[in-house]
Amino acid sequence: MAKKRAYHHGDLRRALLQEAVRIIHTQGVEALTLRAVGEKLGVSRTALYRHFTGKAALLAAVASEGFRMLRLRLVGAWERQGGGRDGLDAMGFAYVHFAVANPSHYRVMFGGFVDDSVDPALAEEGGAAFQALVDALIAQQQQTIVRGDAPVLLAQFIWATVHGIAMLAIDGLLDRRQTDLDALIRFANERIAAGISTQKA
Amino acid sequence: MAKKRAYHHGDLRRALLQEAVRIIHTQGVEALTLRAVGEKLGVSRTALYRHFTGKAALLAAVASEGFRMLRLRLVGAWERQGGGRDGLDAMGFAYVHFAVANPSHYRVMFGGFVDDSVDPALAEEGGAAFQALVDALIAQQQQTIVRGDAPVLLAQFIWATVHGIAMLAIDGLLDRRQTDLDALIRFANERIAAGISTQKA
DNA sequence: ACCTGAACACCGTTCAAGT
DNA sequence: ACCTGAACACCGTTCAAGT
Repeated sequence: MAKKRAYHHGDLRRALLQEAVRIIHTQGVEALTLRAVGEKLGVSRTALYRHFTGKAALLAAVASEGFRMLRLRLVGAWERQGGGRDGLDAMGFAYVHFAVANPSHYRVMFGGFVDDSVDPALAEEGGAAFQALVDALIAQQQQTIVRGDAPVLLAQFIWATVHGIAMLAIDGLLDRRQTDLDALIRFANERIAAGISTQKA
Repeated sequence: MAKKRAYHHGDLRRALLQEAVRIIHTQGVEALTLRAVGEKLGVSRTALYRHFTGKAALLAAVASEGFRMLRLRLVGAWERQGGGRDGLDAMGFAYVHFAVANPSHYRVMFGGFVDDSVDPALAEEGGAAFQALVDALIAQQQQTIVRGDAPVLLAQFIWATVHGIAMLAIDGLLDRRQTDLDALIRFANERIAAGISTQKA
């Protein structure tokens, strides 16, 4: 014990980020104030400025962390199914389920809170998550299951669809009309597969 | 002249809403403060409380107005093409173009700013805009051009896709990767049509 | 009914000062 | 290097008061 610590934390930056994620998850973005974060960590509300340029940078770090988590879910879903058509379907479910399970966090990632320029890691993590989808589609094309369109174009089309479903679900614009969310995801998966397949089925 | 007016406006509510839309369009949501609106209209910053329950209600009215505008664009695009496959394609372009032309306004409509309960007109206008798409799809089904899936399910799938493209475009997550937005919309229109068509082409 | 002006409780950020 | 505490300029909202 009696650990020789500077003022309060060994890694205050990490603690600030974790606490921010926790507050956003449990109480939403509007509850995230520098005062609340500082108080919870037993630290001055201005201590954050030693590790982030401001609140915007903290939010960017939260978003970046979100893209990292999302990518892990996507890759995990793809590999668990051993790729293929089932792998793509699983990625669709994993994507929307992540968003619905972490609505406030997801909104920070896409809600216009963040400025791309404020954190270089953000663009990198976002790009890596997108790349997971591109890679999956390229693998499908090599097996001649999917049409030979530009992989990025294919990926953007699919990304937009799952992103749209996720956003509408979070905003509560689907439940209102007797919708089973999983049924919608399943339908979207089927119709997308039919639309980008090489088969004429 | 010498119009006998109460204090300042004949229709302050309408003026407040218009000014709010204007500020959001030109400077973004974060620039919308009750002080700014009041000052611009030559009215106290608390005058608004006579016509709205608070800032949230003002934003809900802005969102509601946005859905009304969007619906008019969608219906206009559909009718200008005389319906059919071209009509659906035109609706897709009209949808995304509206969002990209009014990014801040669009974000108010979908960014989680509004509480459905705060304004009954909001749910109504949002539902009406969605219904325009449902109606178009039903018309297509009657011509046996589109599969006989549940119209609402079909509409949610398509809505999610254009909504996703719109959001990603607004967030600047597409331009980054050498994308022509219209090319993406065109591609999405084609692949969706292929996915929901009765033809086996 | 409609609007004002002062007051209240918040917020992010700056900055001189402490260790 | 890291953190504090007071101060600053903002914000939405409340409320007694005016017409």
